[in-house]
Amino acid sequence: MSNPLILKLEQRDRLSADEKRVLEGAISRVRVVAADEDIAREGERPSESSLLLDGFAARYKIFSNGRRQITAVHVPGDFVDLHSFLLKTMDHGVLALTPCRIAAVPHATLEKITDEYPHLTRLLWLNTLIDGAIHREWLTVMGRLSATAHMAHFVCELFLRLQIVGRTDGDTIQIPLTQAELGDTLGLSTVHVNRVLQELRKEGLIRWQGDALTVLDWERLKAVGEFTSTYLNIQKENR
Amino acid sequence: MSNPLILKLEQRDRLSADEKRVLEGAISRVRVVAADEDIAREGERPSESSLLLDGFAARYKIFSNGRRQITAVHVPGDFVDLHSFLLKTMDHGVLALTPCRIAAVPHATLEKITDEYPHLTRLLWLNTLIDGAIHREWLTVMGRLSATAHMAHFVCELFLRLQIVGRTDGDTIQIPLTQAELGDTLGLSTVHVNRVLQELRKEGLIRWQGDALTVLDWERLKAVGEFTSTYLNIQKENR
DNA sequence: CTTTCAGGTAAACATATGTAAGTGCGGGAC
DNA sequence: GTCCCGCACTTACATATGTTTACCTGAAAG
Repeated sequence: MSNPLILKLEQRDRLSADEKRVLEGAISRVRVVAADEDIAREGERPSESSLLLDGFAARYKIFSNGRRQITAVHVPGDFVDLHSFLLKTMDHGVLALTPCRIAAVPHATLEKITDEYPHLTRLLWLNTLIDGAIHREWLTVMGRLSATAHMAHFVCELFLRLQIVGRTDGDTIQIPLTQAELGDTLGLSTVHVNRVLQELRKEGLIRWQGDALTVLDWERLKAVGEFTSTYLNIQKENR
Repeated sequence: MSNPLILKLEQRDRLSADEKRVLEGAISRVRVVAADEDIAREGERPSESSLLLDGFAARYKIFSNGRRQITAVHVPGDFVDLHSFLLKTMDHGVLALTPCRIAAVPHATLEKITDEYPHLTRLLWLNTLIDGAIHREWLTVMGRLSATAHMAHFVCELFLRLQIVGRTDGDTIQIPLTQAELGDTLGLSTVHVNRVLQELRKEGLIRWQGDALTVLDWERLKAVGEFTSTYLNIQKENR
């Protein structure tokens, strides 16, 4: 079974056999986290970073009044807290949305990689830069698009990101988010999430049954969400 | 005159004399960009990254309908497009909000640093990780706080970030943003920015005259904006 | 089987924020 | 000096989205 991180990186650059071996070897152990459990908690100082091998996870912050905002949704191949290697203290929590298989990569190993494998280091750095690019895109969409457009955009993005790591089934993907969690992701109320989904369905853009989301009209969905994929940096380059 | 990037990094870790020399030497040339000019444009593939030495800059994206969203406001010491070293193509523009002095750092030099100076590499990586942390914080604030709280939060953040690089004058900082630009930053209309500012002034939290913003009641401003500074990672650590 | 409960859906109503269209001031251009 | 013109500021009005409450369904639990 191929490592989804390697799959993800190979969309962006060439990896030498040696580098692949180092990546595979960086995994110290694999653990399973149940749905709705925390993978990491705000305030912690992890000594290893978590690579998501299977399942969905989300980064979130909770305000004093209990309101929650999800700042990232992660799919297999994503490092959910690679940044803790250098930021040291978690400034947000990470939650398993589904049961998750997680590989732990010790920070000591990452430090060794930065000492000895410059190109691989750049690719890990790249990984966090793509996270950042996604954050920026979310900011623009949240700030300037309607709720409906925002939802359409989110669906487009998740579809592409799952496609990269081979987790699509034709035009269908699994989105294991409740409407409440979707609200926390898009900054909307649950009720409004429901309204928006009805609208997208009525327009014949998507079908959503249980966890299974099917894109019925890709072109119009992209148009509604003003989606372009450049920010995902799905391009082979010498980095 | 001390380099604001070195000032910024030294709040987060120790820099050796050698590393400081490398950083100083990385600057190929300094240019001046007039206010309202682009420092970088969407779609470009820069061969060097821009370090802001003086002035204010903003990253922005423009939608087809002309609506603009600012995703980051940069102050001296910030690398406005360090990510272009690895992302290659700019997925957004960078705008000079005031006249800016900008140091160009060739990507070739950055590559050399990643090959030869692992610790310095980690600090540059850290720099982009802090950008990411700020993006996440903006996402939570934009998604879950009121416009007033959002504005208060923004003021708190900018104040601290300017303080780090020695650009505060007591309780006063320079914020060279028009209310329209503030709206583009916070995802609000110009009219509502005005309303919110009036409210913060009436509450005695801030004074804003021209470019000069004075924080009158730091504690209450932080409370209104639900601001805590952890995400800025202003802590010396071994990284 | 029944009970329970999470999650999707719905309607009625409340409100934060946006839109459109202006006024007025102050500083730069000439 | 006068004339612009960008920018802060206002008002009146429109609407997207939030809040509250409730109902319904299917699936898990007992």
